[in-house]
Amino acid sequence: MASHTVENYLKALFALANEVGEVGISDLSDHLAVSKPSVNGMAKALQQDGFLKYEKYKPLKLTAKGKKAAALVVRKHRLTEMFLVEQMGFGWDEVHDIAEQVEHVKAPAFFDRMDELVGFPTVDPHGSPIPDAQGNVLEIDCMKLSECSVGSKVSLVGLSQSSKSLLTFLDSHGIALGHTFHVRAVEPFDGSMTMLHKGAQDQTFSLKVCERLLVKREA
Amino acid sequence: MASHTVENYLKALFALANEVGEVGISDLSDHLAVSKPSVNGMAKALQQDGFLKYEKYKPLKLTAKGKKAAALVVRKHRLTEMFLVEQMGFGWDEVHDIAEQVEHVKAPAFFDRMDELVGFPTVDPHGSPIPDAQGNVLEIDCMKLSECSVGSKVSLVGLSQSSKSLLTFLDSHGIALGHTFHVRAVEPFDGSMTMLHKGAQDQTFSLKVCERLLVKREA
DNA sequence: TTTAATTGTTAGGTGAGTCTAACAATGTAG
DNA sequence: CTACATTGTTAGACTCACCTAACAATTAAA
Ligand SMILES: [Mn+2]
Ligand SMILES: [Mn+2]
Ligand SMILES: [Mn+2]
Ligand SMILES: [Mn+2]
Repeated sequence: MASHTVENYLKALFALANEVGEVGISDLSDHLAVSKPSVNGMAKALQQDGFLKYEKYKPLKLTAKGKKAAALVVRKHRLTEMFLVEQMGFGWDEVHDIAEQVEHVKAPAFFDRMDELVGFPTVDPHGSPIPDAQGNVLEIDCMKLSECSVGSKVSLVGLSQSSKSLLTFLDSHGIALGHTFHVRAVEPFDGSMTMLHKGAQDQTFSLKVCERLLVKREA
Repeated sequence: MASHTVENYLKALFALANEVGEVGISDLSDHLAVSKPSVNGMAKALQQDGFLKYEKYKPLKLTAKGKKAAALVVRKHRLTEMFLVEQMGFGWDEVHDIAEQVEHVKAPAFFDRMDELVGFPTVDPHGSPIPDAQGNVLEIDCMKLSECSVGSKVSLVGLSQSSKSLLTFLDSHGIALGHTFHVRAVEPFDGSMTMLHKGAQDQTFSLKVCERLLVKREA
């Protein structure tokens, strides 16, 4: 079994690949807050174990084995988050740090039971997809709210890089997954957008915020 | 915060002290399946951190700080076991190994929530007391069933050294915590005992079993 | 296209936690 | 009281994961 540390590297590799395509030593170094030589060394070790394809000065690429292993850690992480919210009453802004630790527990039955108790969910509390038990990830079709034009009617399905500060910001504005937005105006100067939220009241958000809200066109 | 490893040493020290009084390097070595030199080294390290009083060739003794730290790990372990049984539907014979890992999660809120959800229990699924948040352990008053004489009417309140095999043995004989036993006969030859179980049917158990059943005299 | 910034690599070391082999102290039995 | 068995200690080494300092390669800017 992969160590705690290796699992975290795999998860980071997996997440970065889905965010920025090419993953370099420095990206991982930043993401994990670990020095570049450490990452370099680990890259060689992961290659040795067949999780990674590594060539000097070239971007890091997970192998099929690496992708599957990573997806299974992500699965444990997201199932845990779901369980913490649905069964234990935590807020969506409180669960990530706990899941970051619980994801390393080696006890398949534990996660299977969570899965069952929360009704075999396909997305976590932040709208991110939960890989299945074979490590397959279902891509959810969505776009950034910032890419929507005036007049679009959309609903919030997920977040890109959900951070605690984003989550509490959304909480304080009464925004949650599933809510609908009707784009009323886009400010050409700074890209801030004004939307009719839940068919009730107008709210204006900066481009920074709108870039991180993933939405789906309403039927 | 104490590492995963240190927490396991503390817990072992604590458990052994309550079982055999004097704890030597070899006891720990056996209990943790780690070589004696390793234990010796760790003993020095724990002393350095004030968890242990260590003098060459003398028995190991937890300090007040060590006892408290150990009790808090035991607390996390037993709350987890309780949660796994009560909220997640696991059997009492399935929870120890999972709890052995979950107990190392650093997230007080996680365990506080478990505590709340299972109604602030004072004993775990095997009848062992759950230390409070300050690390105080409540001694439960009980005796070994093997020490009871013919005619005693008792109820099962706990187990000494509950192992998976003991738990499944008890399961297969329909025995659970709280059940009552009426001692009918004690075989002088091998110490096996015949009891009326739950006022229903007679069962005979070996001394080995009866030594591990902790009971309380019925009112 | 030469220069500068970024990115990646090597070399050399540290600390935690483990091991084995060898030896010393302690306790028990004859 | 000596002999043997048990228990504890030291020395030396290993792996994993990390670090800093120095240097090399690549990429971007001037
Ligand atoms: Mn998360
Ligand atoms: Mn993690
Ligand atoms: Mn247990
Ligand atoms: Mn443990």
